[in-house]
Amino acid sequence: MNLSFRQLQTFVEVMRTGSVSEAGRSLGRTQPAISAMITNLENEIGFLLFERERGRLVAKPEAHYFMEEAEHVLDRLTQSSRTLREIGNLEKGRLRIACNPASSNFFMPQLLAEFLKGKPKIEASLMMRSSRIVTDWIASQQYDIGFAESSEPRSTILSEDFALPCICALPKNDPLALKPVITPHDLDGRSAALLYEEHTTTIQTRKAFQDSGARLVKRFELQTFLPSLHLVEGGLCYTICDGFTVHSYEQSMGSQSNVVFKPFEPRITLNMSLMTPAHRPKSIIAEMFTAKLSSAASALLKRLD
Amino acid sequence: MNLSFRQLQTFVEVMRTGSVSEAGRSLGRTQPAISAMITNLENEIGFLLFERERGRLVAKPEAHYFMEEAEHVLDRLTQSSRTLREIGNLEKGRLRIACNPASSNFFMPQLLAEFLKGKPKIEASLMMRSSRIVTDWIASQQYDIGFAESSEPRSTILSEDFALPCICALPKNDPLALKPVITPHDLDGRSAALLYEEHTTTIQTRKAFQDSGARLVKRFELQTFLPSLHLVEGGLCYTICDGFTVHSYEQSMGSQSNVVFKPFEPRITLNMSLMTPAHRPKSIIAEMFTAKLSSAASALLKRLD
DNA sequence: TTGAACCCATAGATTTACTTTATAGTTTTG
DNA sequence: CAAAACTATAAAGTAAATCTATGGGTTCAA
Repeated sequence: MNLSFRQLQTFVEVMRTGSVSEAGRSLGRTQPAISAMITNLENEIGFLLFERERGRLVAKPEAHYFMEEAEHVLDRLTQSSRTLREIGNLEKGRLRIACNPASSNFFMPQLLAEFLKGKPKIEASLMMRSSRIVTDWIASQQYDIGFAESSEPRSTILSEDFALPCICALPKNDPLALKPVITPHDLDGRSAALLYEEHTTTIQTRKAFQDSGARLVKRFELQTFLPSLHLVEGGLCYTICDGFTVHSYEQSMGSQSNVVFKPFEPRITLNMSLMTPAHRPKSIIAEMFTAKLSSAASALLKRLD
Repeated sequence: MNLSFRQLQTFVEVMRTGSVSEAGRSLGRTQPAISAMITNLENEIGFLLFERERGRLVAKPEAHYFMEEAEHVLDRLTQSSRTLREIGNLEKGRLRIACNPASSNFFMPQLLAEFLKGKPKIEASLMMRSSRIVTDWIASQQYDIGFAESSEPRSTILSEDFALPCICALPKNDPLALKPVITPHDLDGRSAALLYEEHTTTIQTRKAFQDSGARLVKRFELQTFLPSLHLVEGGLCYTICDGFTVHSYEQSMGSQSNVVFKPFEPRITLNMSLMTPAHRPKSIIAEMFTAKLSSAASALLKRLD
């Protein structure tokens, strides 16, 4: 016995309408088509579902019994159809994103919020972790999308890289704020806020000062750049921070900020990677978000230049 | 979007086996057939379920999601198929039977037990009620099969009638037990056990005695004949009882009974009807049991003659 | 009671969906 | 590097479902 969707649908409609002709009209098929299909169904299952009384069909008790089951099956099927349609329309899905602290303040949540607007059925998670952990999570396929500082390339990770220039933050009333570009020489001997020594920005900054023979004075050491900007606000130091932190600060302070951002030469770059698991297909929703993230990162890159 | 079971089945098999070729082998179809059907499915739902990587199919996350749903649908469908097969094999169904007291002692329950042997999934109910109530229950379609004393024909009831002769029960050591046939004259003036006055057997018995000028002495009045046989056993009376009671008594006592049964002339008949609702199709199982009941009643009729 | 308007079933032609065979391009494997 | 996997596509064939046409039965109302 090999029931088909068509058979069930036809049977259910005949039961509902109570007649072959009416079912045909309702299903947009002709009466003989329905008649033949019911006859066929009966032959297949081996017993009659209807009695033919005075030219009409009368459902036997077995038909009522079968009706319940058929409706269940069809209900599940239409539900599946709807689910598929929702997936196709990007209305449904799951998105697991991990990002580093710098991008987690404003950049990623804003992007995600915008992406999820009008998609209430999408189940999204956004986790903030150190770049190393984010990278591990992508390699182990625990997350769909990772955005963090670049590390050594791995075969288990597909990544798109962005070299974001770091920007010098100064108090608004600082004389240097009038210069179009800041150099180590300009900052010679002034108090700086830096990240921990192992961080790429710290290493690059030290090298830049060393190369130009300027003195780097570390007055503050922090985990992330964002708090340092409040120190800059207070005129306590300058800092050379990443573009995400600039973005976050501008977003949170609006225009009444007491900090100005200036390009720094030589260039100190923060290499960010947009990572996805290499050996697993991406979901459609993940592909869409990856594209959006990629273009947002490019836009930020352009703006920082 | 119009999903078919074929598509679901094919998809599920591809997911399970992980390859188009293997799915084809497992389903007894060729590889191109599977390939085409998957492609078709993808076109229909509007997005890719698999990525084609290095000539292989790799399921996308959406495919895993869809897989669960598809399996659910298919499970329900196979369950429906099994249910239908069980119904067809008379292994499953519902049977609501109502019968009168006389047939409810042994006749009907034995018949039903025999019928249900090896059919554990059939849900059967057997109710004993007065013949009038049994008849009403059939007319109102509350029961599938009724077996009771005949009443006026009704358009709402289909019935098959059986005219069962009543049999005279006498103590084994009674001199009359040697006669092949008992008549009212034989029983003139002896103590009898009868049912209530309105019962057809009482009316017919009275008439028979009156017509032959014999005296009918009612010593016991009962609701049913079965207890009267114990009175006969004790030599307290005779009775002229229906065939079901004879059947019940013989079944319960075996051969060591102290009662003998003899034909009675003129014939006193109990009209029994096998009834089914007229305006509702019968279930297959009900049809089968009706047939069995009919032949059992005929057999009893033959045996009583 | 007769005709119109329903109903359902069947037959033959046609269309559609699916399958197979045949073939070619890849990738993996020994 | 050849053999043996794999998948995709095209063309041809097949099976299933459909339509049109038709006929027989029932119901209802004139």
